[in-house]
Amino acid sequence: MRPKNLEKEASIREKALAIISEEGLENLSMQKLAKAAGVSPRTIYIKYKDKDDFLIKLFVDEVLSSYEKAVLHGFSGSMSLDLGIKCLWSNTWYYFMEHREAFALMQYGRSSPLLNRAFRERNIEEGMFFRPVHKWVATLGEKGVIRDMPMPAFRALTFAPLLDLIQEHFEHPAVITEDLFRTCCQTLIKGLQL
Amino acid sequence: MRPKNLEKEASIREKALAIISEEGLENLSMQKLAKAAGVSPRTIYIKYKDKDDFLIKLFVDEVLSSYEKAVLHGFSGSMSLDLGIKCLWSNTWYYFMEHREAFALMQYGRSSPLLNRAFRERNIEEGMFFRPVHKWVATLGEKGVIRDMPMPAFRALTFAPLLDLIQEHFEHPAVITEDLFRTCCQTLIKGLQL
DNA sequence: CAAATATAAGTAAACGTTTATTTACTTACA
DNA sequence: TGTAAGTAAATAAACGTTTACTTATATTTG
Repeated sequence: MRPKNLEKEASIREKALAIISEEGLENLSMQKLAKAAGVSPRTIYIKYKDKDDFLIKLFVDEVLSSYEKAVLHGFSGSMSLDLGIKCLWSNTWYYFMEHREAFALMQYGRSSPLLNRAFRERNIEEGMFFRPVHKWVATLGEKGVIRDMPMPAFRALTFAPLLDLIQEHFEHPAVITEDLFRTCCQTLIKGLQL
Repeated sequence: MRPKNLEKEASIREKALAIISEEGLENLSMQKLAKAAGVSPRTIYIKYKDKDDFLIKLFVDEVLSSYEKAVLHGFSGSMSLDLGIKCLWSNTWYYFMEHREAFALMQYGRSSPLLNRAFRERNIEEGMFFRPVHKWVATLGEKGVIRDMPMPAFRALTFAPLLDLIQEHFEHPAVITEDLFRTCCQTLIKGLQL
């Protein structure tokens, strides 16, 4: 039996992220992708049932999982508010500095119904990768360090500006410097603190 | 000369927003739109050069302009930080509560390269609709009420969590209540204040 | 230990469908 | 009656996916 060429599989994923990053998800076609990756269209269908299956797996396995793993690096539920937020923010920042191609697809996770559904289903089924953060937020609430609030609200306050800053940094690196990024992080922490 | 039927034009725009809201931008086709609006495909091309032209004008004229007008309702550059942020936040909240169909396309403005480009060009060409806010932020910075920061950073801190909360509200109205929304607004204000 | 074989990986070209857009024609009113 | 608004149907190109075939190698056989 002919063994599968892992380089080709990787090339398909990489080129897909590149096309989405440069031309947008709406301009990614299977034929264009196959050409860019240097494979026949059929090769993509060996591993993936159809285009939706491919996009969902690219989004979940390649972008979400990878990011979620990175964001919790060094994070502990016993951290102070200050340290915890700084940890989550800088992990996110450095992750996307090194995985810029993943960022565009990450952002489509908000708008595209296909990816948004995948994101929500995953959050339920996987028992939520962010559980450590969830517990941490609950503990900080009980201790009176921050206000008690549901996770979606915490996520909106904490991660929405973070992702926006990263997007702005990619478009105007001179405006959104790492220094400014840190200042914004301080601003957030100050607001959360009771 | 036969006069143009304004109801048809309105129907095209409304149905487009509805399809984008329910099925996503990637599932909006000109033929599907024409059918939904009860017109011939050709009718859309009377007013719009092509699909891109239609989407950009829908985004800019129907969603962005309309939102930008609403968000500044009652806003004044002489407001305190507290009053100003509350004004911007509640204007945004109520606008999207009454224009839910516009929200999905607004979010695509972040990810879709076509719309993102339109957004940025507009911000430059139109001399920025948000100029009052821009001036207000600068003044607050000079007065030492908030830290001096470039507009993109202020926008990320102020509007990104706001839009995220609204999206969450649409998906889980019981979790993100108007009350929680106000609490989050207070959190933001506290953070910004020096 | 090499040659033969089985089989999944992979390709080029094609499939039918859908796409954006246009053509050729009709309609309604200033 | 002139003219732009509007329609139904057609266009070519692009789409996702499949068909019919070839290739490479792990395993089996002589």
